[in-house]
Amino acid sequence: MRDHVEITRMTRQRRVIIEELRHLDTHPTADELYGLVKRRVPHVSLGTIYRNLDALAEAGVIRKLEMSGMQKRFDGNLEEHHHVRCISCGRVADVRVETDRDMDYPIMDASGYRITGQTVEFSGLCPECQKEDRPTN
Amino acid sequence: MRDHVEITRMTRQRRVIIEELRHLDTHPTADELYGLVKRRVPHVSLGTIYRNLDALAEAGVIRKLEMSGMQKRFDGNLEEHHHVRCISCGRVADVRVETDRDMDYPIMDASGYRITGQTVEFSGLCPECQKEDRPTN
DNA sequence: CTCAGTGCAAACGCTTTGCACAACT
DNA sequence: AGTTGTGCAAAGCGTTTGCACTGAG
Repeated sequence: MRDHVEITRMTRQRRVIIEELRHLDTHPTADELYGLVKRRVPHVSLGTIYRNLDALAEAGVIRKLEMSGMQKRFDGNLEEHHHVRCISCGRVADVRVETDRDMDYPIMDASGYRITGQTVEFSGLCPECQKEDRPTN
Repeated sequence: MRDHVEITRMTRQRRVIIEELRHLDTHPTADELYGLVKRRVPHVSLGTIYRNLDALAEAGVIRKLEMSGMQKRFDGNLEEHHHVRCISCGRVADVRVETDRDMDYPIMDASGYRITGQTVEFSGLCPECQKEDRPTN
């Protein structure tokens, strides 16, 4: 589970992508990141963003968040943590839960699956959307 | 949170979709269901499948599973339960966990989100893929 | 010098939608 | 009869990919 692929060359594009991601806690989507990287490397292409995000995620340098039924988001923070998604605007934030309790899920379920991992995804209303106080939308 | 939209007309397509879904525990994707429904309603279209699945999910008759980075799957079982996804073949099964513990997550997180829900998604190897014993794939 | 990485644009896979017609109620 | 639902095909959207070129090592 820790058999990461190596990153061989460090291109300008790649470095900038990593830097932008490290300086953000907003879990940007590929195209949001594209916008940011483009400011510093104007000729960059969206394909390059995607290719690098995949490579970096496989190398374990960043994390790919594949959340329910949404565009993928990327996280420069490698520490173990969960996420909340705003049900109104889609924004994603980190959740720090005191979770030793996360480990006491069954290793083998009745269904015969050998369970190897679990993700907890919270949903709720972000501070901004609470203000606008549209009850659910 | 229980403000379901009403289903007004019961067409043949709609009835067959519900029936197929109720008789399955395999959480089919829209196109798998399309294949099944087509056997009984040969002229059905994929667009109709999608439109009905959305309508039925909104009406609370079925559940839409929006799992991490995959095609959506649909579940005729409305009881509260979690799912395991096979990391090898993508198959999805139900998990019954004794979860009163699910409720004791924080209502309000430090990030300022008002947390209203949570989903736990397990990953693992299904029985079939354990046999083929490709360690991860 | 070499080959991994890039830009560009086209293709892809899943899902949604516009339109004219069909069929529940 | 009236209007919701349908089939079909086209469009949409995020993501991936083929190709010739570029640049890191």
